[in-house]
Formats: sequence, C-alpha cells, structure tokens
Amino acid sequence: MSSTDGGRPRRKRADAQRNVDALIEAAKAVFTTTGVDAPAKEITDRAGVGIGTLYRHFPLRSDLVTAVLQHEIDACAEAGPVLQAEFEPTEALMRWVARFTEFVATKRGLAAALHSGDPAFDGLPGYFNDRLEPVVASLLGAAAGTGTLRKDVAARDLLHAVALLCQPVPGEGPAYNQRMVAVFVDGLRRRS
Amino acid sequence: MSSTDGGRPRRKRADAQRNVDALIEAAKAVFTTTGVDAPAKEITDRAGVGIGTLYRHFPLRSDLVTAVLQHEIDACAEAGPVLQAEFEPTEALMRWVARFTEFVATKRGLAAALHSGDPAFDGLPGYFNDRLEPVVASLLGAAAGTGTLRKDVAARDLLHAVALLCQPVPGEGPAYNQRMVAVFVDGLRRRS
Amino acid sequence: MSSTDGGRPRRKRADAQRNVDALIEAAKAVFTTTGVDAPAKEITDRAGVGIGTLYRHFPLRSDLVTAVLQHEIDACAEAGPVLQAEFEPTEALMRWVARFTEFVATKRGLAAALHSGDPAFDGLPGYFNDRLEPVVASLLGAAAGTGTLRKDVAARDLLHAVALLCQPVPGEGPAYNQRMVAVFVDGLRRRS
Amino acid sequence: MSSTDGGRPRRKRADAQRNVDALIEAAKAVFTTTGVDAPAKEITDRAGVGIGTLYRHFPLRSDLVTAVLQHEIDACAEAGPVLQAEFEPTEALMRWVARFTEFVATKRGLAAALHSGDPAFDGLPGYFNDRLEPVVASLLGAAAGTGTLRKDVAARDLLHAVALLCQPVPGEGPAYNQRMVAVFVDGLRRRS
DNA sequence: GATGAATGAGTTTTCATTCAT
DNA sequence: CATGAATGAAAACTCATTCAT
Repeated sequence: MSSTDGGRPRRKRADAQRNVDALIEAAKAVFTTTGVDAPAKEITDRAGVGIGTLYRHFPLRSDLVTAVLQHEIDACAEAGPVLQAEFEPTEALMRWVARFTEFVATKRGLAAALHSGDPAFDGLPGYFNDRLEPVVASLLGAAAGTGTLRKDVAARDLLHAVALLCQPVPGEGPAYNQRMVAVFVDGLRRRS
Repeated sequence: MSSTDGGRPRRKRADAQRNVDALIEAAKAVFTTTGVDAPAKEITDRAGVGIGTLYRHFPLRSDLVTAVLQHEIDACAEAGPVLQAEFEPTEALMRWVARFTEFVATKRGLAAALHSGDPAFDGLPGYFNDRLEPVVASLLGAAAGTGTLRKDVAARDLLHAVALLCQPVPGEGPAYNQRMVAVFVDGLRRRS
Repeated sequence: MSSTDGGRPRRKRADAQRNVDALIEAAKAVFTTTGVDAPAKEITDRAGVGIGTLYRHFPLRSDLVTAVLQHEIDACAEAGPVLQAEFEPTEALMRWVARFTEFVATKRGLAAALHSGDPAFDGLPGYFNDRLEPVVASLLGAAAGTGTLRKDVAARDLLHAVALLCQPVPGEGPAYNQRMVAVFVDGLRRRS
Repeated sequence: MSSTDGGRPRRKRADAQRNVDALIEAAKAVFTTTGVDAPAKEITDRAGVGIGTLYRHFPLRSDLVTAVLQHEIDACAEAGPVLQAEFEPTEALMRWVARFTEFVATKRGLAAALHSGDPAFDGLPGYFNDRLEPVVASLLGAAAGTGTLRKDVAARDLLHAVALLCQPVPGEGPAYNQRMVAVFVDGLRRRS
C-alpha cells in the first residue's frame, strides 16, 4: 500500500519485490489457464521461485487472489481516463471494453472464489465498485450522447451489466462483447 | 437382447433409473452449493446411494456434469413456449429470464469446466445452442414488437448475451437481471 | 467328479454346465492375459454370463483357480501317453514339452497364488505331482535311452525342473524351451 | 544449477537419498513378501516415510519396480567376478546360483509386471541381459571345463535357462536349484 | 529470505461381494 | 438359476502446508 514505508529501506528488498511481482504475474496467467484452484506448484514453477517463497509472501491463497485482482482492477481503472483523453467517446468505450474483457477473462472462476463466503474477500467487491464505477459511468455517459442516460439505471448497475457482457463467450472474441455492449448502450439512450 | 425392446424392458431397471434421477438431482444441488469440484461423496450422500453407484452410472465426472446440464437445458427450453402461451410478450420474456437466471446460477463454475478443453464436453455447446436459440429468438422477437429486431444481431448472439446478463451479480437478485435484459431489448428495437 | 451323480438328472443341468465350462474357459484365457488377479467382471464378460453366475458356481476365487488348474493338469497328463504311443521317444518328449509350455504360460502368476498360504490350494501341488510325475518320468526315461537316468535325480525333481524350463521367456517361443529341456535331458544321461 | 557439480551438491540431498534408499530397500522386501501389487502404504511404513515421499521419488509404480530390479541386477552381476576369484569354478558357479536364486525369488511376480506390456519396462530386459550375460557365460564356461560348451547354445540362452532353473520350487530350497543347474551344466558338456 | 523435501489428510477410483428381481 | 445393480472397503494419488537446511 504505502510505497514510502517509513524508515530504513532494508537491503535486499529489491529481490523480494521481484519475486512478489513474478508471483502475481504468474498467478494471473495460471488463474486464467487452469483456474483459481490451480496447484500452487504450477504458479511457483512459472514464476521461477520455490514453493516456500509463495507462502512467505502470500500465506493464504486468498492473499494471492486478492493481490492479483487489485492489480488488475487498478490497471483497468487507469486505462479509462487515458482512452477517453485519446479517442472520441464511442471509440474510447469500445477500446475500454476490449481491455475490460481481458480482465474478466482472467477471473475465470475467481467470481466463485469471491463469493465463497471467505471473509478475506469481503473488501474486494467494494474495491471493484469504487475504482471502476466512475470509469464506466463516464465512458457510457459520453458514449450515450449528451448525458441522456436513463434515470432508472444507476451507474453501478451499468458497471455490473458491462462486466457480464464482457465475459468471454466460447466461439466468440472481444469483438462480440463490444457489439453487445454497444446494443446495451443503445438501450440506455432510448426512452425518456 | 431384444433390439425392438417390445415387452418388458428388463424389470428392476426402475430402481436404477430412480438412482440415476436422484444422482442428477443431487448433483445439480451440490454443484450449485459447492461447485463442480465438489467431492463425489457429498453428491452420493445427498442422493442416498453408495459411491459405487455414482461410478456405475457416471464413470467420468464429465458424464455427470453433462447429464445435469442437459437436464437443465431441457427444462429451460420447455419453459419458453409454455410461458409464451400463457403471458403477453414482455411478461413472458421477463418470466423466462427469471427462469433462465436460475439455470445459469446452477452453472456456477460449470462454465469453467465446459471450456476446460475436455473433449467430453464438445457436444454440449451445440446442444445448448440448438435447444435454446429458437426459444430466445422467439421470446425476444415477440417482446421487441412487430419483428423489429436489428438485422445485425443474430439469434445466437442474443442467446449468449442474455446468458451473460442472466449471470448472478453479488449484491443483486433476479430482478436486476430482468432490468438489464430489458435495457438490452430496448437496444435491439432501436434503429428499426 | 462323479459324472453319473446318482438320482434324477434335474433338468436344466445342461445350461448350468455350459456356464461352468464357459467360465473355466474364460478364466483360463483371462488368467493368461491379465493374471490371476484379473477383475471378476473381465472373466464373466468374456464368458458371456452375469457376475452372479460366477459366484454361484465358484463362491471363492480359489475355487475357480483350482478348477482351471485341474482342468489343465488333466489335459497335460492325458497328452503324455497319447504322444508316446504315436511318436518315437525324443519326438514325443519335445511335443509334450511344447504342450506343457502352453500350460505353464497359463499359470502366469498362478504359482504365486498357489503358495499364498491359502489352504484352499493345499491339495493342488499333490494333484499336480500325482498326475504329472509318472508322465514326465516315462517321457524322460524313454528319451534318455535305455533307462540310464541318473540315480541321484528323482522323478519329481525332473517334473519340477521341466516345469521351470517350460516357463515362457520374453523374446523366445516354445522352441527355446524345447532346446533347453533337451540340454537338460543330455545332462541326465551323463555320468554313471 | 552447477553442471559440473563441483563444490557442495546442494546439501540436504543426503536426507532425500537416505529416503530413496530406504524406499528401495523396503520395496524389495515387500515385493518379495506381498508381491508387486502390495499397497504403497505397506512400503512407506516399512521405510519409515510418508506416502507423499514415495510419490515424490517414484511417481509411477513402475519407477519403483525398475529401481528395485536394477539394484538387484547390479548386486548379482557384481557377485560373479568376486566368487570366481575366490573359489574354484564349480564351487563359484554353485554359490552364484544360490545368490541368483535369491534374486529370482525376490522377483516373485515381478516378471509378470515386466511382461505386462507397460513401455516403462522396455529397457529392463536389455539391462538384465547386458549385465548378467557375461557373468553367466564366464561362470558356466569355467565350470564346463576347458571351454567345451556346446556351440549351439548361446550365452543368452544360458542366462535365461539358469534364470528359470533358479526359480523357487514349492517344497524345495536353493539346494534343489543348484542340483538342477548342475545337471544342466552336464548337458552342456556333452557332445563336446 | 529462499528453497524444495516431507508429510498426510482428503479424494478419486476400483472391484469383490451381496442380494433384490 | 441367472442377472447385474448396489455397496463400501481398500488402494491410489494429489496437493496444500510445514519446516529443516
């Protein structure tokens, strides 16, 4: 969290950080491939570290899951404003949707873990909402035209609907998700 | 023996069928509760049969998964026409969506299994499409008004989009899914 | 044992016997293929009967093993005199060795079962000796020439030595066993 | 890491090696006692390690079987020259036969596994031949006298014949096998 | 701090045996 | 008598987690 962390920077910190990063990167990939229940060994092998190292940095599996998700959520949230600044509204939305689709694909099975009742995940939905709600609201608002979003659909509703529509579909690619989100946006414009 | 199977189809088969049914029922419930990776014992205990019985009828876990999904798909498909006959288009759609939402909730994690690459599931997506595509097309078509569905969205696209929008969302219930599908349907009407 | 079996021949007896024969035949084949520990199902499937039928006729696995072995021992024993009557000594011996080799191949792993300590098999070694000892003694004696068998090698020793030399050898066929038995017979002739 | 393996070969390896040795030792004993299909637990208990350790070092049962057999083959092969140096030909042969008999007894049922068609064992017969063929040839040659071995019996034939004659026989001990091998050697001498 | 060997509980899977039809 | 479904004990195997080096 705090990047400054106060006092002495305690040598060797670089190596440790390198391992942590490698583990998160590896976990992201393995979660996508094999699912959240992937053997820990598969992750450490891919990260090139020993199993003990995983447990040092992430004593609980939920710690690793949380780290991966926050990492991903941050990346997605940050992409929103950047795209909006660079492209016109519709194009920005479409590109962000593509980006978000990749993120959701990562979650393959993470949702189940999230709602498993494990209190370790209690904070994540909030983090997800807080970070992404404004981003989606802004993107959709701009794309819908002059702020004519239906009043009966809250920004958080949008976030989740888009999250669903971004989920990967067997025979389809990101283009499919983009089209469906576009239809959904059309729906938002309609009516008073 | 008898290929025509004329007279009695080999008595006692009734018991076996009872067990098969109980297992599918139990598996459906356990899959929802614990996920597709639930211990086999949990399923057999709930079905009130021995573990061996599970393996007799479903030697591979994928056999059981397949059976449960086909069962569910069938039930959903059959509900479509019934609702359409009984209610006016919008109401029928909403009720079916609610029904479909339950089905999708059952799949909690089944999707991951489906796309696991196991060839045992190769046939299921086809089954899913074949059974449900016409149902969804019909329901949405009726709800959209006088056949004014966008021409650039195929019936199968609809099916999958609805499937996504029916996925359970953490803090929300079926009503949420219904509202989002409604928005989506509005999007379909636009640009007649 | 007793083929007459006294009183009424009890109808349907033919079917039962057919099943018993089929089971012994199937068991012989499966024991050779898969070993004595082959699943019972494999035997009944090959025999074309239900599993229950196996247990009716052979309540214990040792019953089946015993039946198969006696069957085989009988066949081998009976072949001896026949061959001796039909061929000259050396030729008769070689043909019988070939025959015996097949029998031994059947036993793939039966020996282990035999010496497993199960009292059910207590009678078999005796049966084996009683039936085959005279046959081997006669064949070897004739082949060795004018009764010049070494006095320090008993007939039973011969039986077992031949039994060993008839065991199948990976890259070799029955011809190999015949050659080795021939060498052994030569050894018998030598010395006073 | 270090391909030359110069300095310390990664400490702690000692413990692992100790476990591997204990497992091979235990497996040898258990295979003799209970057969190759003995429960893994029986082996690990005797070795004093956990079941997981067995699977770490020998993921497949065939790996363990192979290790045990190579171990045994090596020991037998090494005994040959030693005995030949210490005793006169006939005595050396007899002692080696006794040694070999013990080895074969160990295999109780291993042979069946070997010929099970499992490709994991493909290399073993070759190993067996390569290691033992010269040993047997040398021992028999010396025992047969001045190189008067029949020309129509190859060294490998001898190896297998002796292997068969060394197999344990129900009511007999190693002395029996020695006598029969002696007869066989006599047969070799004949027809110089 | 890092490593990976060891552990053993938890699951899957097989099969002999029983027994209702 | 024959059948094959049901059972469940026993064995195999996996993998999270600990801990000595």
